[in-house]
Amino acid sequence: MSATFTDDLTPPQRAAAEHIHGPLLILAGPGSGKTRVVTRRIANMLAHGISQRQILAITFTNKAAGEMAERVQSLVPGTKVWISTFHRFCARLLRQYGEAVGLQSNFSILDTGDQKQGIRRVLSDLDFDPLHYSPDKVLWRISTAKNDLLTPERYQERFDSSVGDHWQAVVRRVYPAYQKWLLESNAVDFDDLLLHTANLLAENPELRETLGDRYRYILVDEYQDTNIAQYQIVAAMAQRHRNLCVTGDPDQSIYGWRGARIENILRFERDFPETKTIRLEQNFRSTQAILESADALIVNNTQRKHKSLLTDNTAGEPVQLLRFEDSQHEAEGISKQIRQLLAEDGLNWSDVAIFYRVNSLSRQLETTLMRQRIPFQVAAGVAFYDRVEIRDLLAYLRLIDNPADQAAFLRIVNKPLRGLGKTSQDRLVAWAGQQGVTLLEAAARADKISKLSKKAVLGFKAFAGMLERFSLASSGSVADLLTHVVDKTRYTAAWQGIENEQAYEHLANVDELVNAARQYDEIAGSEVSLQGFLEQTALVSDTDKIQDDAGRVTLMTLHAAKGLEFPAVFVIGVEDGLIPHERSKRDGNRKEVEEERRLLFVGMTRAKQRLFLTETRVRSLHGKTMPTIASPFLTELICEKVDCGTFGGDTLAAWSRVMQGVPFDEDSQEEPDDEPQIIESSSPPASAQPVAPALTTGAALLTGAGATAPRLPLGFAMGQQVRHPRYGRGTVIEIGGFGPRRTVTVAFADSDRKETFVVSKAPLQPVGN
DNA sequence: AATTGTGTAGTTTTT
DNA sequence: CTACACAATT
Repeated sequence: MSATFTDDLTPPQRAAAEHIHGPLLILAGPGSGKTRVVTRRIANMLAHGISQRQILAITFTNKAAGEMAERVQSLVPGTKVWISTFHRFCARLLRQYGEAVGLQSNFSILDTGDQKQGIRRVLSDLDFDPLHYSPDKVLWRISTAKNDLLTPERYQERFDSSVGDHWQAVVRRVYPAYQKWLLESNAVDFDDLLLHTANLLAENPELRETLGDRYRYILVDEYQDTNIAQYQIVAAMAQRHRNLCVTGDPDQSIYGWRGARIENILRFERDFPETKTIRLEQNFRSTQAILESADALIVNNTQRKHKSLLTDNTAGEPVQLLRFEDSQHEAEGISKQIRQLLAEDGLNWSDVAIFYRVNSLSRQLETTLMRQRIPFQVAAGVAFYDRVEIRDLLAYLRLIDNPADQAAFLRIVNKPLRGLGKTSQDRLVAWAGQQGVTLLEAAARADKISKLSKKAVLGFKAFAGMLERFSLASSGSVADLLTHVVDKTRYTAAWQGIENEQAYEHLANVDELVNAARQYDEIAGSEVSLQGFLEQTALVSDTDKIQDDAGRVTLMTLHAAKGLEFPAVFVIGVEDGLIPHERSKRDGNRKEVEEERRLLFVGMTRAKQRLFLTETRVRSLHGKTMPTIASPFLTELICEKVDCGTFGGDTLAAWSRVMQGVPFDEDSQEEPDDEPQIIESSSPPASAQPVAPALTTGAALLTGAGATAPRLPLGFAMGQQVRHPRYGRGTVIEIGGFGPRRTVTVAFADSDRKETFVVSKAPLQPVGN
């Protein structure tokens, strides 16, 4: 019976899947079928009569958790093994047991924006100049400390006994105050979820045993990315029954900068000496050419145990290094290459991915891909839950759920405007501090605060009363509550009936949040709770939203690419200073450069059939164009160099002329303006229909539902309906100029005005189409 | 009190 | 270049 789950595995895979009791370390190289092994192993355990309730699987991303759950489901229908991310698992635990660390069960999970707000407050309370001590940097230090399991007390101890820089002196004072602020707010930040849980387990032997007994079989994915806190949590729970299985690959450790410790692998073997170690080295994903190239790169890491990358796959095409003049040509060249892959290799849009080291590289790419009408999705952009309206409304919900939430209170007390300005707010905060009450309580009793203006007193009281009524209304449907909040606060009033792009967006965002809430209501069913919804929103990320088969090319950072695979991969900007990144090379820091090498390795090993790296001769960053230096990694890996510079740019130039009215970028001005425009009669392949890039929203990812698609700046034609952010809708009544100086004249509907724009400069968007 | 302008700083960021 | 925080306005 169990054999059915492990029959078709290779011997090492099978050995891993059939190992049930005792600690197990699976070292799984890229493309070695790790997820397959892990899910089979769970199925096999179930087949051996282990109760699903005793199994706990922990991943780092929601996506990985979802995928794993789905695959276990399909192997053993009807199972409910708890597969969760570290943070979600800890959140659940803290809701139940958090009292011991000073948390009430309705604690809020703060996003980075709120954290910054809190730090700002603390800094000013302690009379630190936030100009000299940027909240970001302080927060970073605190986060690092938390990842290393240093509580404020331990941090101070350590500081006392070491030399330390002056940052430590600052953090030493700020960290405890920040932590106090958090607890007063009944709130945690992301790192706290782990830190509190680890402390709870460390200080509470009974809890350790309870959980150890409940989760007798624990599985941790991407183990090389665990930090000290995560290690301690897992080790504490597995201490008793010792059925801990971890999977990882030291070569894919790319989160060292976030506190991840590869050493946790060595430590695992030390703490669990009876560990069985299994290596999965056969690669089922990539061609030989890709693997050889990636291997040639990674062997340059000195801090590394030798590991082979083997495959029975075909030799495949050589890895190509495409070299361009600048990023414009790079983007165009990639577009062209993608079309070729579609035409000649029979690939689809969704088979192609483009990776880059820094998000800022995606912008130019996006613009060009749009012009070239290549459908794409970006795993980043403006995150849905980062938008102001969303965060405002979520703050309302958070304050309803957790009246102690200071960040939420301050964010919304004057939104929409209620005439409760900074001065009044500061007085309220001071008074609440003296009285030891929450800001909301202080607002309710504003008449007791001496220095407040009459207007402010009334405003605060009205606000508190409104929140009071919201709390009463907050049972059942989250969507209904949210609608109620929007309604009563008149949050959208300022945008209603205003015809401009921004107002339109704001309203759409609000609608989308309501949708997300409604979908949450449906999924949660009788389990529905405001807290559940808030937790969901706090713990989802941008990368969760990328769809596997969206019919679009996928753009993302190298970090986000981990765990994915694509038939064709482009890694752009393989240049010194980008990969390896400038910051990693400071002080000759070998360790960080090795992490950069692993990052490129991860990117390369995502590719199944075709792998392209690109570099340019000049690159613009921070508004400055600089000649580039080749990445030292390029001399290590094996590739074929292909020059596609401006000189060889005949075909590139042709491509940019394909679309009528598509403006040239100024960079490509070598195209004479007076040259007649070539209008290709042959339209792009059928599959090249201008599919809008789906900037899938966070709302959609909550449910996996469809995407909203913004309008594309396609070519403009006479009579074309367009929208301008300031002037609104209009009609193109004239087209003039060529190349970079292409202009359109638009007659606007609302204002009787006609304006002429240089197409390449104006924020005009086509409507309808 | 809210809008407008000016300065600064800018990897990666599973959660 | 561009986003964002803070200062200087009316």
